[in-house]
Amino acid sequence: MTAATTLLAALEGSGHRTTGPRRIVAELVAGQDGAFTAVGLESAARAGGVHVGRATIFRAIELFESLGVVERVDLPAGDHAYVACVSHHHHHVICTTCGRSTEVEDVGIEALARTVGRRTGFRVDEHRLELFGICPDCQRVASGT
Amino acid sequence: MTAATTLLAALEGSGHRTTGPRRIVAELVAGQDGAFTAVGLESAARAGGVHVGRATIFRAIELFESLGVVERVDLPAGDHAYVACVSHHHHHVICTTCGRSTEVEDVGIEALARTVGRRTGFRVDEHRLELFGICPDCQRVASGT
DNA sequence: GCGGCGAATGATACTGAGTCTCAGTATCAG
DNA sequence: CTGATACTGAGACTCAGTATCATTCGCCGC
Ligand SMILES: [Zn+2]
Ligand SMILES: [Zn+2]
Ligand SMILES: [Zn+2]
Ligand SMILES: [Zn+2]
Repeated sequence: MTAATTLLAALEGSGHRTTGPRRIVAELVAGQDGAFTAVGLESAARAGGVHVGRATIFRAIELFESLGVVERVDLPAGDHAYVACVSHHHHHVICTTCGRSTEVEDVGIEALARTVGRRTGFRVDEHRLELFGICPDCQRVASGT
Repeated sequence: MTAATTLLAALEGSGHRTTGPRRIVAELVAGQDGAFTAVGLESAARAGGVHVGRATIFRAIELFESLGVVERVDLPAGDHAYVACVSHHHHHVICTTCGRSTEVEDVGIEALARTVGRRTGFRVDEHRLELFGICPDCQRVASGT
């Protein structure tokens, strides 16, 4: 999980204004403990008693994404979700039960992408790898206590 | 590209009825030459002068997907697209310019997924790899005829 | 501290993908 | 052929996401 301060620091360091609503969104994101959706943040805000306009939430997420501190992932069910994360290249393992996610440093996909490029003639310039499974905690719960 | 007959064969072989609308959708899918969206099929139908209800198109795609002859891919832009494809495990390289897609036989991700599982403690039981780039044809066009 | 400017906000209206319903239709086993 | 039932589609509906625009607010320079 990324701390709210990390998100806000990214804001400041890029010439964007640090505003109240953005602070709130950053806090919500930081409190998410895993993958989250825009709509999820919206209700988290409502549940927390704070109010931020829907448009603002979407804009803030988009901004954080453009700064590389939040990344979009598409859940198997089709939802557009996001995870807060470090900005260098890496991938995620996401728990299909609780949504918690863990970062995975590059495990050799670059090479693999090059292989595919060579094999197909495509100029591969983007790739997405998402791994889904059950996290240790949820495994423990599933196996009885 | 998968032939319409392949899709229909999958239907028949699974106890589902072979109906007119499904035949049309199968044909539309077969004529797509790459990744396509439900909405895209809808307009393709309109353009072709045939009519199939929106709901039916969505249901047919869903069905084909459950039969493993169509697979969902999430485009970088966020659209939910699909590709017709063989049902054994493999991945896709998709052209970001024209949408054409090519199948890629497994290039070692299974092993990679196992590595990640070992490293993170997750029980990884699903993964999605999508490669995006420019296909040979579009590269040629881009580089000035 | 204060003023001003442009960035940011949010109420609200809107768009459009995808779903649901249900009465009517078509498939196919027997 | 015929009945059981799987399938269809018009259209209403949901709801994530976007567009608009008057208002507000952060920030920089004084
Ligand atoms: Zn990350
Ligand atoms: Zn979990
Ligand atoms: Zn395929
Ligand atoms: Zn292309």
